[in-house]
Amino acid sequence: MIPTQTRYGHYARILHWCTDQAITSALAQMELTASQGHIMGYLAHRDRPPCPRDIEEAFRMSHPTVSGLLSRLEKKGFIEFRPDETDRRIKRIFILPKGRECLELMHNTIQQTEAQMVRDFTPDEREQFTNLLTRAIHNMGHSPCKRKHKEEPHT
Amino acid sequence: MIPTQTRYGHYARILHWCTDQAITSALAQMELTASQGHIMGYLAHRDRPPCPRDIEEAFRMSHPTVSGLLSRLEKKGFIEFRPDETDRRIKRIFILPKGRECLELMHNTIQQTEAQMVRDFTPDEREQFTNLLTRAIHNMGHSPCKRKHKEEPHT
DNA sequence: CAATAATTCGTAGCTTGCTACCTTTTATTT
DNA sequence: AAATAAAAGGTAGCAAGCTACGAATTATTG
Repeated sequence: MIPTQTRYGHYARILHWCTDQAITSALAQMELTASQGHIMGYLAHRDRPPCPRDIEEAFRMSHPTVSGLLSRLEKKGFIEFRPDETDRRIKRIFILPKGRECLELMHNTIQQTEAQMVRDFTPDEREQFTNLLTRAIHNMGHSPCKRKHKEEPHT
Repeated sequence: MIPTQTRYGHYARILHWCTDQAITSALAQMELTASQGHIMGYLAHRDRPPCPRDIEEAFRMSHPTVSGLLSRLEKKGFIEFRPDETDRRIKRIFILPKGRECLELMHNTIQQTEAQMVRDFTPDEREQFTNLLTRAIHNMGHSPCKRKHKEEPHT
């Protein structure tokens, strides 16, 4: 039998889809999509306001994708941009009050979704799951950071 | 520390992204995208020409998504549609000669990509990986088939 | 210091995914 | 048989991902 799809790749796709659906429906009340919610969460846990480039690396997304997400967040009043003091190429991203409101919901939603996904896993299995996933990603030669710049990796 | 992303969900996203990239670059010579390639593979291993609805279920995609993919494949001469003999709602999908040409490349690419992903896994680990992925998907309440129609599930 | 590199970000244009709403055809119910 | 429900598919319009190209700014190098 000729395989017509990837096996693990297909599972990964479905699993991400499930996660995305769960988060999407939970965040709908905030007028936020799952992708936008993840960005808000990322912004919240940074001590220094990040720039679009930081998000590209953290989420492994192209810069036009990030640009689109941020401009939609800006238009909806969740964030605003201010130019960097010393480097005029850089836009710093600041969370506005409306943006703060979604963070707790985001946190709870993520906790619930992740817990549901591995609800019948033993602690060993959870650890093994993380282990196998990260090794698989590593095997695909995924080296996210090409930047010489200073930037701690996103966990 | 407030989690700002899903853990497993994020890994699933990255892993799917890696797979997709690998297949995309391999199929570029055929003027095929990864999604289109998967559809061609699916079509090839069906004995009876399927209809768009079958693809929706096999890939868990909405019907407008499938419709767009198929119309692009048709426009490029990989497939053609013919109306079903007995049910005029249904369009049957037929592979054209140009479509046959991509199947071997598709097969090889999938084999290579999957092998690379788990290249340092022991047989036990590979089995465990599949086990954990499918259980996680099941835990998310993913029940693909809602149709009363006769249709064997896609593996 | 001047020329070149690299970095950051913008825009255009595409594919792929979705929801919502519509039409046509077939199946079911009354 | 007529009315209703269900199924298949179309289209519009959006979000989110990509590549390719360009502009402005900063860093590096000759």
